[in-house]
Amino acid sequence: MVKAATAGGRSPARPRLTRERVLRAALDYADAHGLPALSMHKLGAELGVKGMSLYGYVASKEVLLDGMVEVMLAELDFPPAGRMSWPDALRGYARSVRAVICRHPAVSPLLAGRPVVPVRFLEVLDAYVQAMTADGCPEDRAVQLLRAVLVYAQGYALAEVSWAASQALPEPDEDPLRRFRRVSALVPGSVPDHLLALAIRLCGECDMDAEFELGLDLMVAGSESCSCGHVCPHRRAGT
Amino acid sequence: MVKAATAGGRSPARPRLTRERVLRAALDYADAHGLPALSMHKLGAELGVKGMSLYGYVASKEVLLDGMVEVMLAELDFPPAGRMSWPDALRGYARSVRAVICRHPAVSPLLAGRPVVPVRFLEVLDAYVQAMTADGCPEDRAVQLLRAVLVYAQGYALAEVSWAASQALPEPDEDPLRRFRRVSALVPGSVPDHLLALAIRLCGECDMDAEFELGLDLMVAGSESCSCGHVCPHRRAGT
DNA sequence: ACCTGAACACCGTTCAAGT
DNA sequence: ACCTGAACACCGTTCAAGT
Repeated sequence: MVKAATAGGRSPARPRLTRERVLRAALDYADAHGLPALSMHKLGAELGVKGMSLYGYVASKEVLLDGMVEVMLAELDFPPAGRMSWPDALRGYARSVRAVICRHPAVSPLLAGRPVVPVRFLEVLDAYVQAMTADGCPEDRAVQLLRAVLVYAQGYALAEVSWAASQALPEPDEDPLRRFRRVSALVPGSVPDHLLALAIRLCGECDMDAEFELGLDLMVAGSESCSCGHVCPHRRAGT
Repeated sequence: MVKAATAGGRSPARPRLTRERVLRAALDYADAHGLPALSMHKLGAELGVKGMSLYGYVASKEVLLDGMVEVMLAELDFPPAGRMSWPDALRGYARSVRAVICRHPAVSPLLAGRPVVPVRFLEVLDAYVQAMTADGCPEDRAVQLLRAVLVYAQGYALAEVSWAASQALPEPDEDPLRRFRRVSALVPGSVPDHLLALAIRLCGECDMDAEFELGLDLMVAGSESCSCGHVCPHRRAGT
């Protein structure tokens, strides 16, 4: 609603239009109003411009959407400085992938079917590969494990975001009846009792943080024990 | 192009319009022409009808898209009859989730951000829960593991499909130079050599079948060893 | 150099009217 | 009961024209 902070004047110190600013604005707009609400016309208006002007910065809406994914993925954090065990590196990478996606729930569905690989993404991945090899993990193995964990974290975050959007996920202090009603709104009314109960157990009463860590623990434990099966997965601390 | 098998006559035995037929046609159309090409007008034409007629069967395009996901997920296979070990059940479930998604590459991106839970989906999940408990796995643990594996398989298939669409994945017999050119088309030209090499290792020379099984093996090995860490993950056969 | 008006084809959707 | 013509608001995109 509020268009300009300064009243009455001309352009309120509009900070110059650039490709980066257009992409940022698109990301913010989609996060705020939902992806379907994003149109070139409205994004133009948001930037104080007429909509077709945007074609000076992005070749098409398709390219705009790619750029939004690019900006989102470029928010990936580098691993913390200092040495870390390779299982901790795996965990750190997975957590930071999940965090970035969950920060942009409305935009995250674009990740599927839009294979954008920003430089920053590769830089971060490379830093994790190095962290793992520095701890003695062979490089090929590191890439393999990071790929598996990336895919898991991305899949998990996408499911999580879409469950959250449909209010499938539990709220802090919620009685069972309310939980029941939430989840039964998601499945057809004709569903038998035991399947409704299963749906509730699948997502209706699931602690997403804990279950994310559980799946991650499985993969880490599997990769610690797997090359020959002799290492107890609880050897290392985790978290 | 070909509209009617019978030439000249009136409506060529059009088999009655129903919600199911509309959804099927939408799925087929999107798989054939891509999701962006799907419009109510064109889908109507495909069905020998005028486009707005579809609103008698689906309330809106949004509902149509939900229905397409529903139809896709309803293709999930039940586990084979007979007993199986619970690790094999986990593997079977993951593989069949991946298979369904890979069968509909153009439609699969809809899975993200569209939390549809068809009855059939719950029935299949329930069947796997039962297969696992029949092999001695506690029921809560079964749900937990199946959820982790579901999310992994879905995330993997979505990544796979989008990499395939952008021709990031390797072809059968391909010389390294060609692989190099394929992948470098995906990343900005400014990317340094070692990051391009990393991108190639990430998806450009990755055997998706093998890497899927690898991630799955990690989770299975982790879940076999994890409750107390004493079981060798190679105790069971796999495949 | 950057923005806009006018215009285009196409889209989702409604509704009164046809058969 | 099922389909359609006509119409609407909105969308992506182009391009010649403005400043």
